[in-house]
Amino acid sequence: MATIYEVSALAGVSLATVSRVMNGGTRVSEKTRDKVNKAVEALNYRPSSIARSLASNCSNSVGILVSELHGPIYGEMMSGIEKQLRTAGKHVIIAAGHSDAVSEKDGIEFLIDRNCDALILHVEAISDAYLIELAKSKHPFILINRYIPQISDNCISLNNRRGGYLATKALLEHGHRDIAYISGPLWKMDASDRYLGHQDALSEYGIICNETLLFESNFQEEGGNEGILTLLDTHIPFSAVVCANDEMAAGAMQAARDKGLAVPDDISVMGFDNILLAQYMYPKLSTVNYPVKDMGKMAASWILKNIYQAPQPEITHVFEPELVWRDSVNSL
Amino acid sequence: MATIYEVSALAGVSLATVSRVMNGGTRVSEKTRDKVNKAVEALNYRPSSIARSLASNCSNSVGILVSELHGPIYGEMMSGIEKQLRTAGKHVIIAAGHSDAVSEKDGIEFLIDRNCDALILHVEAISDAYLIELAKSKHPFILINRYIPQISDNCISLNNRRGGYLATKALLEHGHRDIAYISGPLWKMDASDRYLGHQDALSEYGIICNETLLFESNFQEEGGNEGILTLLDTHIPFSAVVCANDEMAAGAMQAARDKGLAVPDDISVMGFDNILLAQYMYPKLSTVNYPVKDMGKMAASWILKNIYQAPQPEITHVFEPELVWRDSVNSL
DNA sequence: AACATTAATGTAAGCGCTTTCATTTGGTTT
DNA sequence: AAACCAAATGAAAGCGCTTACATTAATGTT
Repeated sequence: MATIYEVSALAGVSLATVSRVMNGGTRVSEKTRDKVNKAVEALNYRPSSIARSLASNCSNSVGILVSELHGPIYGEMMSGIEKQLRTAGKHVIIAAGHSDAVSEKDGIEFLIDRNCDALILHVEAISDAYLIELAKSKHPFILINRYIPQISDNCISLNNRRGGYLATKALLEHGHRDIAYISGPLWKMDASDRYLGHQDALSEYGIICNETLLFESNFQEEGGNEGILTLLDTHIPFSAVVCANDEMAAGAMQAARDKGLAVPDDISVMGFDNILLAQYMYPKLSTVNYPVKDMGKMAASWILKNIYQAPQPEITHVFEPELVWRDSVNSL
Repeated sequence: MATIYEVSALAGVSLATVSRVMNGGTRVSEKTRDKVNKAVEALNYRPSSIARSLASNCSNSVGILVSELHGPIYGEMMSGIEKQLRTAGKHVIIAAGHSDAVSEKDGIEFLIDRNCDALILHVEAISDAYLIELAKSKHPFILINRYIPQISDNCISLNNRRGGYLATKALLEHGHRDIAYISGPLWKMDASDRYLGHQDALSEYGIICNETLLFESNFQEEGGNEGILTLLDTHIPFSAVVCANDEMAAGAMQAARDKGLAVPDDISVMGFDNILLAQYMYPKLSTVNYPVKDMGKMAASWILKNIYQAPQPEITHVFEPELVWRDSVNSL
């Protein structure tokens, strides 16, 4: 691999000049620029990003920490981020935090040690306090899908509460009154916010939220499965169930059917997230849209703007969910 | 951030000694090791991975190029890779290739420019020739889900042909004789291999493969949708359809139902990949298991073994698919 | 033509480590 | 106590760039 020395020698200019033309910026005469470019071409020279980082103290890399690398939501999110960042010539280092505090801290340290210029964090288990503290350090980061008032500028989040509200309200508008709820782990912000929204809608209709119709689950298909079974076992009647994400909704529908219940005739199901497969479930799932890809892009924009001083359009910090009406809910 | 100088000063030893204790390896007396560790502790020193990389010419990073960051398959794959690599202290830089030759080459160059020690490539559009050439360069890589005889040692692949065979054979064994096929883009190796397997099974049963019952699609739900519609329009009777992946199977089931056809009573559907959601479709999808996570792990192992000289268990280069029998196929 | 400005280029000092080779230390041997 | 040797440590030269500062060339002014 050719180095900048060889280029400078071949072009008959100094190191500094080569560096200048490689980095665009500063003034270099047309003539020398050409000479350098020819030499670069001839030697097939590619600057070493490592050496560049060391000298400039900027690694051009941003670290992403998500709970899992698989799963429809994280995939979309990373997809949005990577696209945005790569066109800007930045690269993306990823790590998984597995929704576990220790593992998440590990991941953050790992990424920081890797000299990331900034981090995009999707963390669930780590405390607000830790994050607030981190914000004081000189390691910039943006939080995705989480809102912490003290550092609101570092947050890009979905209005989950409103999403929960929308989901349940749609059910109520269609005549449902006995509505069960399969939640994600309630210690997770998004899960509890969504549930809060559910309660908002209920109380708007003067309905007292029945805690026994709540099943706290794990955001996974199998959890939806288990949820519906448990709920059914209580023998408390309900005509609809809202699931805090689409995967649990899939599990719930499956389990309901296994029990001989038809969806939506015997029981209506509402999801949340609007993952791609929601429209291919049977029946097609009514759900709440979570524009996660856009949020990923926005997080990337924030970094481009705040860390790399690239001009960017206005940053949106909180995104609004929207109801997506399909076939899994019927009218009473 | 403290540097190695400060540590060396505080501990009263030379740079080299600090470096030695940081890197474990070489002999340092207990006493000095302690002194150094104390200083490290006191200063909260973390070595700069950048400087380390520059000096040692090893970046401890491996680049991953997948077609898309979203999608159930890639997610599982990356998940397997990241887990394996991170426990070894390596980090993972990702890029997307979008199944497009130009974009894939871009991605490879991008990762190489980032000084990755090795690459894990899931590329579809790039030619064999290019990769064979690349193998001659000093940039090590492992190909995942692709087999090129000339560089077989760099390949970790699924026996797709056998998978296609298994899928269709299962249908044949259950009495189906008129079997439609919704394929992925046939220029993609995996798609054409799976189709070949389908033909293998057919000819084993003495059935002439009817080209009009083949629909070449895009591996996406919507493509399965379109596929079944087109196939139905031909008015050539068929009792079952095998889809070259589960997502298309979801689309196909959906579309069949929209046309008033019951699955599996009027039409049986077989998928491929065994994505997580396959078991939550309705009816539960019969499919062929693609152990993609294990393959990701294996790719990581290969790198750990071949690039970082870490001891690893035996490397498996070709993985075998397995039939997963569920409810979307009936017996004739 | 002499001088002041500004643009273009060069010099050299780092960036924070690793690593080779030389030197010192301390324990053994005779 | 002298001589020897292996183990421990240190000195210093890079790794391939960027960048502040110095120098030179080009242009404009009067």
